[in-house]
Amino acid sequence: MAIDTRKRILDVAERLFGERGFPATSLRDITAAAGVNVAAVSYHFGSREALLAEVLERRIEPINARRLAALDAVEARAGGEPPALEAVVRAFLSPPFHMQRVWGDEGQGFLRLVGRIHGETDEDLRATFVKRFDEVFRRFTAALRRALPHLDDADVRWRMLFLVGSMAFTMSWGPTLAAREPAAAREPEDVLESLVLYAAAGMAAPAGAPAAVAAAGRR
Amino acid sequence: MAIDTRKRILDVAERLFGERGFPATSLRDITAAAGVNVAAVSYHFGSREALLAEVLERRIEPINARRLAALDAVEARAGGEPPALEAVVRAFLSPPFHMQRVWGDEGQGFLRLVGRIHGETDEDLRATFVKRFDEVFRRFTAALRRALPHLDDADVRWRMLFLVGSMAFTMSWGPTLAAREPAAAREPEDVLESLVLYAAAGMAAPAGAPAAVAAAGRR
DNA sequence: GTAGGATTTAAACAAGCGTTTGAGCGCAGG
DNA sequence: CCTGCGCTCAAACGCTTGTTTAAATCCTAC
Repeated sequence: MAIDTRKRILDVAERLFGERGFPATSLRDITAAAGVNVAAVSYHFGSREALLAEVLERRIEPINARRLAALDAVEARAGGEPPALEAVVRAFLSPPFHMQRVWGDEGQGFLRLVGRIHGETDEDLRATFVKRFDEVFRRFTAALRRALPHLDDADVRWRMLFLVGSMAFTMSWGPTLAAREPAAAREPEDVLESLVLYAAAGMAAPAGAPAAVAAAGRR
Repeated sequence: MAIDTRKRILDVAERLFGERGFPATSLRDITAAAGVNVAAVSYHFGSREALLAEVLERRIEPINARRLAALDAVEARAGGEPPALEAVVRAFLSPPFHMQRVWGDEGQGFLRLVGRIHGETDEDLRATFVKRFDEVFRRFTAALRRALPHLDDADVRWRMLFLVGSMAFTMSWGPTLAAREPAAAREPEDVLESLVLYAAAGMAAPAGAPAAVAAAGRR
């Protein structure tokens, strides 16, 4: 048997890590579902952690490459001027949704996995993950600062946290929402549009002078 | 020794579950850190799952009660009219930040735990968790629908997903951001203000007629 | 058609898991 | 003083974990 053991393990691991989370998925879960021997993971990948790294690598690389290319295009189009906010937001959010469509059923579980990984706070695991986004974050933070001159650096960073949170949460819980409330189910493209509009509007919100806003807000 | 074993276990479990996640935190991690015997958990709580449930219960109940009270106030103030969007958003987001301040160092780890739990997709664990938010979600969804007459039901639900994602992610990663970039560190109240402004603006964004918006692309 | 490296296999490994056990502790009420 | 109860303890339970072993099998290249 075993047309391609390596690929089979990768596919199953991607799905199960996405469904149950990394810490809760054992090697035996994976190898049993893939119909291969437990030792095959050590043989082909070295360790369970290395398997996760390869699962992530395979999908994240194309996504981030697309993000950077899209941002390049946006900035080129803007000439020397600050880039359009919505275009920057779209350059960041669009690639994962686009790749999901490209990959079809195969990559279905992946976005859930990425969503879940964002929630992991194990330090080693996080380091493995965050490293792959360093350049992307730097480039997009800079672009957003130029597109949002009314915000200071701290504002932009916190709002990026908000944006990434929306995205990760949508990836992780979107399928659950769609399954539980079929009336609310949406095409990935429509979810993306919705998210882009939401995030761009949130990003563009006025900066809050803390004391003033607190006083005005709640009564 | 052991002034109050029960409370000691609860406090340590809250912190460790928040730092490492539930699946990755063993009973022996907890009891060792608390300086108590492993068997104490079975004795006082029955099981590891039951311990988690009690950790959550202790903090979530007051938060959700406060959310509902705040929403009551907002709706009362609005009379029969649709409530003000920002006020509804604030009624939802404010209580966790407020309780964090009230609890001081004690509840420090809790918001991180809640943030993490939002990311869990283990079905049993999720059921344990989601059940406590049923009423809160129903009430706030209804209020938001009235405050956002230009959106249909599916729109509101997806945007609530975005909002909760921002909140959960902020709770989970906020401390990390603050630690890694001290210049961006903020008081919890200021983070809340920032998040309220962001989320209210996002919620108020125009509904996107899918095709039209895609065509408009870069405005 | 056979030699030899690549791959798969069942079995075993030590370590860690959540939970249970039963003896022993300290301290109240009689 | 002693009984009884709430609590803690070290030890052991059976089970699962990630990884390693060494033999068996496959497949290519000669």
